[in-house]
Amino acid sequence: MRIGEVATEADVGVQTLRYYERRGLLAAPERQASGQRAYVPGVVQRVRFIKRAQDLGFTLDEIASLLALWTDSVKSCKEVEHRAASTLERIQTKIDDLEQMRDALTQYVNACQRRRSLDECPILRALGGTEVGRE
Amino acid sequence: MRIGEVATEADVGVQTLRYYERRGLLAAPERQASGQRAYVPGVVQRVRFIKRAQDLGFTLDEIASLLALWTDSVKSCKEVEHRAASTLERIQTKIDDLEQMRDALTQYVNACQRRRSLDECPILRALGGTEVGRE
DNA sequence: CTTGCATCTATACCATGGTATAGGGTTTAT
DNA sequence: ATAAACCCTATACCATGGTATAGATGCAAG
Repeated sequence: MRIGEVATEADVGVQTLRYYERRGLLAAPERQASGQRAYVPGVVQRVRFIKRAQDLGFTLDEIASLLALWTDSVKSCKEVEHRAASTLERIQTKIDDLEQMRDALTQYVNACQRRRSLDECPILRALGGTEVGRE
Repeated sequence: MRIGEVATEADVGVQTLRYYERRGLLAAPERQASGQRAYVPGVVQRVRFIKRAQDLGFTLDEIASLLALWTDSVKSCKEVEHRAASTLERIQTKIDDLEQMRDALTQYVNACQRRRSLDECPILRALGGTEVGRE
């Protein structure tokens, strides 16, 4: 696949693909004799993953090291386990926060429909935290 | 509360608070005769919410309009419901994606522990998508 | 064989979300 | 009453994650 095709399939710009290559998120693909990049189709999936992970609040550096878990996966099992553990924790925290946010928002809409008091914001109550703990 | 106290409590810099005010995420607080900002304690909760929402991949603009749901909440109920609906959808998509990511990562660690083949990346399979659909 | 679109490198520019600095006034403990 | 620590505005700078441009080459259709 040529770069334009990959870009279309993954719904990003061609510049973005070259940028990801520079940043180490995508391996440098084979080149044709002319110098043009010749991608394997699997790269589309990888780029789509990167975009989704970004939308979930992960930085490109975090995504790079997450992908590196199996890209350079001749690591020891202990090492894999260790590096995955902290990511799993972050993921679970995000899920918990989003669920609280969802529930609070749902509750707010319901309260609105029942014409109840809307003085206090349920989302702030849910996610704003009150004390220092939890970090 | 003065700005430094709010900053400490909410774990951000004082510059950040003034920046949020300029961006419309925080209402301009009362001022003392000297011109110094005098915050009500509730602002700490609000700032903490902003930081969490950011970590979940929401931009400041998105967070501002989410908070505006009840800050300027003399809206009609239909309007609130409508504006909340698309956010709820986004939240649910994020939760689903994170759960897939978590499960894939867990599975990967397990496979590693059982010394099974690690050729294929379970996260890419889970979140990379395969066809164009879903957007 | 040439017209037009895609690709190449390199560099410049942009938006977002801050962070730092300059130059000044305020508050508080000693 | 004065130094340390805080606050003010305004402006400049920074990192991240791209996006655009210039100038040259490659490729496919008529």
